[in-house]
Amino acid sequence: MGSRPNIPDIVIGRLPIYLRALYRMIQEEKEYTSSQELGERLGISSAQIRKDLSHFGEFGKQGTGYNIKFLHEKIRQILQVDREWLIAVVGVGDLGHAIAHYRGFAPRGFHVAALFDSAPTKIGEQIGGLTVMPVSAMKDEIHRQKIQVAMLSVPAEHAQQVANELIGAGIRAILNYAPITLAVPPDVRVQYIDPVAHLQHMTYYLRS
Amino acid sequence: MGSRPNIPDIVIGRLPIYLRALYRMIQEEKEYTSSQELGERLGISSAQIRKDLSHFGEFGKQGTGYNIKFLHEKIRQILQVDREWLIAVVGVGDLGHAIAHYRGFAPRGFHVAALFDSAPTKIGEQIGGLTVMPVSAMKDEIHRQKIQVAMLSVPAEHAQQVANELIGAGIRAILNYAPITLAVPPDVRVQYIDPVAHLQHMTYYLRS
DNA sequence: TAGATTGTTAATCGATTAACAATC
DNA sequence: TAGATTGTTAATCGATTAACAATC
Repeated sequence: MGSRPNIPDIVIGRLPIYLRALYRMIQEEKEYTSSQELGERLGISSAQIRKDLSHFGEFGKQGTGYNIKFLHEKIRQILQVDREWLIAVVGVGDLGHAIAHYRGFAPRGFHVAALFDSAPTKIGEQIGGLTVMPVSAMKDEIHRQKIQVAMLSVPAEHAQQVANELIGAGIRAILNYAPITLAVPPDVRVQYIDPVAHLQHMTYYLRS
Repeated sequence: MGSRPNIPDIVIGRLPIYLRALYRMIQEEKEYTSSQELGERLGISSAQIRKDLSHFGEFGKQGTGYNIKFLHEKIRQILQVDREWLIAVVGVGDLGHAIAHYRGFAPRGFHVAALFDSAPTKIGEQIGGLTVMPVSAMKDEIHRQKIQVAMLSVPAEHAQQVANELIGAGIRAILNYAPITLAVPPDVRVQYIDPVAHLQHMTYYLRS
């Protein structure tokens, strides 16, 4: 694949936001939009949107703006979400159950393909059409299915250990739900989901 | 309350990360840490940690660093999470169920105090000790319990509408799980949780 | 054509980092 | 005391924005 050097990570992080808004516009059956309109919806300046997109090519037309479906497809290609990714979920407690049942992944190109847990009571359980497998089978199963992405929903105490095993199994992208920062090699991407951190961020401002 | 002018939002956003790491250190029964050690754990420079903290006061000692419990407590105070916040959850589909059942909120100071949905089949349902109430009762209940924070887990199509009602009921902090950017007045804080956006951010880098 | 909006350059703004005196 | 580490200043780096020629 042609490498794309040098594009700031913060720009990459905004592309999914653009994608989300464009998807909404498709649902609204709009055909064209402008950097200004998109910016207003997202609370982002129009200049920033144009600058961000300019890293990847020229997708608009002076005077008329952007064809929504076209731009949507282009951003999908850039992010590589114009195809399906297989996902392993490790840890099927409350949270893992919810992830396994969540219907929002599939329509956006992510397919939960395997569930793992270490507790003997959980192994063999059927969740959303999948059978929970032991963590000891993780490496083989990840290779067998060619799974490339993992979601980590084990308790914080075990997260680093499990992350190490995932990385050993070839995983290079981890969505971590455990409230702990993971130490990983530089070629492994980690994103964090910690609702409590977001809540704490907001309570700071709740002063009268 | 004394207003704290001028502190960059990006700094506020890092405080929960520091809190998380300090909490882990408390569990590990460490007593002191340094900006360097903390930075190494978090992948952040020591200078940034010291700079961030310096916005709020002087919490360390030259030569010895920071008393972990003390700094933890100070950051809790700054973020106002040294007390309990009541939370309303709107939308009890898959996701709302998971939120209502999730045990990770309470130990970190957030208490799910009310559940709302608009579907007649859901109203009256018992989830995690709470009874699902109709959205029409939202305003009264939020006032009655003095709830200040809401989590939004309704479908994207309804999210803006429900957000408007929450704001009308006096809510000024919304954790939005719907994959849509909300339009809100400037005195209302919104944070977003969109796992798919995080996944899409990572797949960009999965090129060989 | 006139109006609108792009892509891009240069200026501005703000965040991060390096360095160090102060001091535990 | 010697060594370590803070809090802070100034320098650097990078991201955002304003402005505009190009052009649909």
